[in-house]
Amino acid sequence: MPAEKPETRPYHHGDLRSALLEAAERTLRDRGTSASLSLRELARDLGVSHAAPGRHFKDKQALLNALALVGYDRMAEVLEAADDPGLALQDRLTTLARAYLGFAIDNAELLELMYARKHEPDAAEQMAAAIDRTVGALERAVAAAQQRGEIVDGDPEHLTLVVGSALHGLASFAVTGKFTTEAAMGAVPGLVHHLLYGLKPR
Amino acid sequence: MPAEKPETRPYHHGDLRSALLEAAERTLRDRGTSASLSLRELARDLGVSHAAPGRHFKDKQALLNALALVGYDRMAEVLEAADDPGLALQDRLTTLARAYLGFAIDNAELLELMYARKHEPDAAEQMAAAIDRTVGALERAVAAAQQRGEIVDGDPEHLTLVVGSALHGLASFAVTGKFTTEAAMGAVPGLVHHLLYGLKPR
DNA sequence: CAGCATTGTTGGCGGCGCCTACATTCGGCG
DNA sequence: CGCCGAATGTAGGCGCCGCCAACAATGCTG
Repeated sequence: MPAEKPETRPYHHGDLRSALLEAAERTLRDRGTSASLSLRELARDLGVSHAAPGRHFKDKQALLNALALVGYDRMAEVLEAADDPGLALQDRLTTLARAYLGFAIDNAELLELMYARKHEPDAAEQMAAAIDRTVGALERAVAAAQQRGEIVDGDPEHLTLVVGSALHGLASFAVTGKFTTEAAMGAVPGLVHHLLYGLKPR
Repeated sequence: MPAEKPETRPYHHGDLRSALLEAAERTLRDRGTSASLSLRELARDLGVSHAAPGRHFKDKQALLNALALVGYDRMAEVLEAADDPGLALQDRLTTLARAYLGFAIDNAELLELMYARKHEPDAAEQMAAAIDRTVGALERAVAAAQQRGEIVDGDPEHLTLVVGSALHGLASFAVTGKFTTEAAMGAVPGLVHHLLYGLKPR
């Protein structure tokens, strides 16, 4: 709980930018869609004037972009924390997949923002860098496996793409409500297995 | 079909509903985002009053839902037209994947609407049915391959999920601009190959 | 402590979604 | 054939929004 200022709220908020991002994320989670997110409402909630947010984000899209970057940061943290280089490939991938899927389900609205196809050229750079960081965990797992001979030869980037696509696709299905959380999570081990061993009979 | 009135526009438009959907799709394609789509502007473009669209779609979301259904219809057509049951599994999947990817790239904005996670319970039913139809092509290919022994045993639905996830994930990456169209298309054969033969060395 | 950049406020403009009341047209039924 | 209700379109308005400009309070630095 925030210790409430008893008397007069100070003219300057202190950290309005962070407060806006935080409130925006909360609202996004509740409402479910970024369209129904209003700068004026955020300002009202935080007790500042309706134009104050404009000092920190040049327009609404700028706030959404910043929010997406926050999402990428958090996702990278989750993946890096979950990754265990000591595990054998199958277990390592399963763990990573579970972590990604979990994050996707818990942050569906944020994810939609992160993958939104509408960032301006400047923001796009930051996004690309952020994406690379999140894909990094997967790439490392694939590269390590390749060195150990656990995995077929070939461009590691392409192999990562295969795994990444499958994961992202599953997460996308889960998030759009085609599955329950449990069903999606339950599908992970089988998915990883089929990725490793293929669909053709051996 | 409406023979165009040359002179005075008739009080009734004739087929405003279709005209709205068509104009909305065009605008969506140009603007790239459904947020910047305005019922009033559509009405203006079509030369009707700002409240006329309300007679055909109870609110903006209803129009977007209808647009998504149009998208599913068209996607199912594309997939069904592309599918060739005579092909061997690998070629058949590659063909289907190319068709899906092509549709996704050419209709990125529409796809975003189709997979949007915000349809009301009633619309959700129609969506689910539409999705089943589009996944149908994939399911048939997998089932046929299983009967011919070209594919490993197991729940065919789960196998379809593996292929579908990978495809959808790739399309998602392509659409969000992580690849050029050519790069994405070029990745398809390799993706299908890895799906069939797995990442573990044989 | 003076001056300037930063951050917040007030007010306003045009546009939007949605609602209601009213007008015109269409189509089915006596 | 003519009438009347249903369907469709119009006019106006309310409250919200994003964004902008002008002004006020504060913080920071020389």
